[in-house]
Amino acid sequence: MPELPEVETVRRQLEPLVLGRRIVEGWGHPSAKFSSAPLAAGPTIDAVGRRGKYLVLDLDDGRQLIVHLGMTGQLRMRPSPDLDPHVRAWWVLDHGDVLELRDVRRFGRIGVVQAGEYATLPTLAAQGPEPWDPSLDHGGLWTRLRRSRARVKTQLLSQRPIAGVGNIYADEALWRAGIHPAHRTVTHAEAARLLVALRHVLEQGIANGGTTLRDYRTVEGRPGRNQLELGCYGRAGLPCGRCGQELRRSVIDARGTTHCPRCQPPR
DNA sequence: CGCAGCGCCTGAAGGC
DNA sequence: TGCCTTCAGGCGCTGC
Repeated sequence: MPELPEVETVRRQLEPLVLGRRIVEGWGHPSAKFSSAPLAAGPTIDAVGRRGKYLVLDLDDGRQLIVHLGMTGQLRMRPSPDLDPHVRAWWVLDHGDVLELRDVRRFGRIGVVQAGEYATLPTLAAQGPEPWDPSLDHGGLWTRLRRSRARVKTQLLSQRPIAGVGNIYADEALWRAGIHPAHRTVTHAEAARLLVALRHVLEQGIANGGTTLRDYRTVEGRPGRNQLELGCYGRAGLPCGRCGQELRRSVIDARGTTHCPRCQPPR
């Protein structure tokens, strides 16, 4: 499931392949999530950016091509279109290469919008700062978390306190910070530990080229390596690497969750 | 306005 | 072996 580190890995690999290239033609699956892909045809790609889990390609006509990878989305470059039935959109670039979005479960999404106008992508519009935003400190994270009484893990997954965190990195960060995922409030000290932990696990994820549990692939078609470094997510029944207690699986607001009962005690 | 609940999707895994 | 059921989950939408 592509979260910030996976999308950033894709962004870095995609940038040299598409920057300065003109989009000649496009096609999108008829579903509303992908059907706007052809609207991106015409302009040249000015910049390859990212906000949270959203890939943002600036076009030189003042618009942006937004790609969200959902659960199973993969971007790749091909010398020509292929017959893979799971390709949901493609764009022919001016040298003839094809940028393809493959997305088995169709949880991904494409938008072609005027730059910065994200009314059709409400989560993008409402999401919090990038994790490394220099104006974000632990007091700011504490304030943002205090705006809602939802469980801290659910808040992180909402993208509103901070952008780009999904199920894997939420479990990892809460584990490292020693915060029970079902808590509805955090102390200033906990917010400080959580911000450090979030930055750490996201940086580590990027350094390892993302986490591949099943579907995620880089633009080069390779899996990431961060799954080898996870300390908590997906490790229920195994001993906690910090205290030895058996990690426990539960369901929090319909999301599978792993935590350590000793390092992350309930209040 | 906040938020819980639901639907979207399909392959994998488990039960029988 | 094969059929059926269940599960996974980010996000948009609806309705309270």
